[in-house]
Amino acid sequence: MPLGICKSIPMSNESNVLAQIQSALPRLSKSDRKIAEVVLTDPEAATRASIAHLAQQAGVSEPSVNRFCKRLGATGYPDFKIWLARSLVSGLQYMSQVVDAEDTVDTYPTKLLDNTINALMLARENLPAPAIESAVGHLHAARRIYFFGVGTSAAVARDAEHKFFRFQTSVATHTDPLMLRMLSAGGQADDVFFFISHTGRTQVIVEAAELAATTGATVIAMTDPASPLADASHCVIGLDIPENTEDYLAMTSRIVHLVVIDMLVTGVTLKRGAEGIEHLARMKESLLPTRLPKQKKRRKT
Amino acid sequence: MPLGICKSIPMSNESNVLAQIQSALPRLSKSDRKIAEVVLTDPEAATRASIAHLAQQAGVSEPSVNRFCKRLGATGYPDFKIWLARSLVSGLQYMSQVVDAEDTVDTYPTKLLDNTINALMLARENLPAPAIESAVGHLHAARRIYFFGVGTSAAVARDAEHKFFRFQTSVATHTDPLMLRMLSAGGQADDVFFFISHTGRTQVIVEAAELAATTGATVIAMTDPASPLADASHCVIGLDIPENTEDYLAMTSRIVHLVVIDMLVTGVTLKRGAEGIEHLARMKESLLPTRLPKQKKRRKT
DNA sequence: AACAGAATGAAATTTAATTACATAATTATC
DNA sequence: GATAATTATGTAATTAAATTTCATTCTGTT
Repeated sequence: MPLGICKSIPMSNESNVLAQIQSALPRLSKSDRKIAEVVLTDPEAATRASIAHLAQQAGVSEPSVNRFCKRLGATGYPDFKIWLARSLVSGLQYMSQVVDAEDTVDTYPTKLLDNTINALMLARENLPAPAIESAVGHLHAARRIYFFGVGTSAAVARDAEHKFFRFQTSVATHTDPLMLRMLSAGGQADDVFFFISHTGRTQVIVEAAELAATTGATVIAMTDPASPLADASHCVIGLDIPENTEDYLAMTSRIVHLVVIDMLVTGVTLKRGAEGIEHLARMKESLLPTRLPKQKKRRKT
Repeated sequence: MPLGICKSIPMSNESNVLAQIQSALPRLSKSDRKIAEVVLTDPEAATRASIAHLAQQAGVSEPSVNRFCKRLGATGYPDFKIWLARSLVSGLQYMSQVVDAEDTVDTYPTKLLDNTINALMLARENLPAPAIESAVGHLHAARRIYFFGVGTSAAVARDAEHKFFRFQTSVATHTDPLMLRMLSAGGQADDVFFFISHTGRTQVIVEAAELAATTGATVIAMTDPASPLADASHCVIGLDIPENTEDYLAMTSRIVHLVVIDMLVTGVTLKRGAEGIEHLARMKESLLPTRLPKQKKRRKT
């Protein structure tokens, strides 16, 4: 058997070099293995080292390191370092992090931000584009829109109301259970009832949705797709939001919900075309007198 | 004032270079900005380019690129590329993207998400930890808390109210300008007035803050640090939020604000210690009867 | 033991990045 | 509004780094 097994290390030219090296390790030649071990032991350091330094660390010559890189599919040593760096993701923690009693002001803000960013990245991967499109269609055609959410979702509903209010459509939000029932029961064909609930199992909301669905109005829900609320709705914007610990009340789901609201507003605006955009510009202008003039001052923190 | 504003771009030697560049963008010199734009537009490509290529792309000289890298804290161009590679997360667009009439349901949702994620990453880099700590201290010690915000920020205030309501502290939100004035004028030593405004130039809010500040109550503001509202406040949570186009009403700032609210809630909870956590658990339990039981159903989208 | 075949390293070469210096642009001060 | 000081930028020279070439050593096979 010829020795030449090491001629090339198969390499999906995407991502994780470290995993590739790891799996190729047993098949490597003596000096290649020495290099691999140095890299695996401290990849972070390897990204900063020069080829000379790494060669010395591994006890091999510089060309060996170069060849090693090429066998992995890189064009050369600097390119290899980039690959390495990319599989070493900085800062951002991808695991959902739980805040605990040991956390300080230097740690928990970052944890919360990371969790939120992760939730958004997840949403980015699993965007329910068809549902959004359909919801946009309904909202655009609606004569009247109700945004219903209670608890944390009340703020989301309020935000949606504020955004959609700027269109000519009549729009309302309520949190009072009785109002919800009454309004839902009185739904008409041109009405859209938009329910917001992370769990989709809040009784008041589910009941209202079921009521509204019997009236001929359109029922949209932004919620867990596997929930009673989803079952009661005509159009479900289902979002995969990682179980949010809720231990300390932080709710990443409402953030994702708000961004979805932005999407819906944007969608409707685009559907309304030029005149819609003009109308928004007028709205925006009308707010100018409520603001004090801009003036540069020194920063105060 | 000497010109030397660009001498160095402050850089937490951790993580996200792209966010750093983004936040430094307005403060950069002409050629630095050209380089920054090329890098932000296609960071992926930048990691593969040679200094000569990047310089040509940006229409500047090679030493300019080198200096740019050093100002960011890297030891040179190759080192900068490593940093860049490390802050590259799958697919994300780092340039703030504007939604236009050509966008479809396949493009604008991602744009909005990317803008939001970027805003959060930026906030992550420039966290005003001291301000957060101080705000947490005040909120913890407060006998009564008012969250004031109008327009988009009303939803944020509402959310904050909902979160802080779960503590024993008395908490209220209002949007009525007259209520704002009256309550602000009646501030007492143990009261905290918490104002939320992206611009910090909304008249009603600024006036209320100025009123509140004369009463001996503590005035906290979450706003642009270079604004009248910031000037009127005792404690400013200043956030670097990229100019939000606002063309289509999407407001990334409110998302960042909400996450900061999460931080404050978390901070106060931690400060309250074991008994605080217990109290929250009881609160959470009290909500259980309002929910329908969990049951697995098939997804509906 | 001798001969392939590959693996490795030394030296030369090439390429890329950096420094030093000169010039242009900018802003503050008079 | 002009001028001096400071900073920003580009050209050319230099240095550092990575790569290629080629000779040598090792490994396994006949």
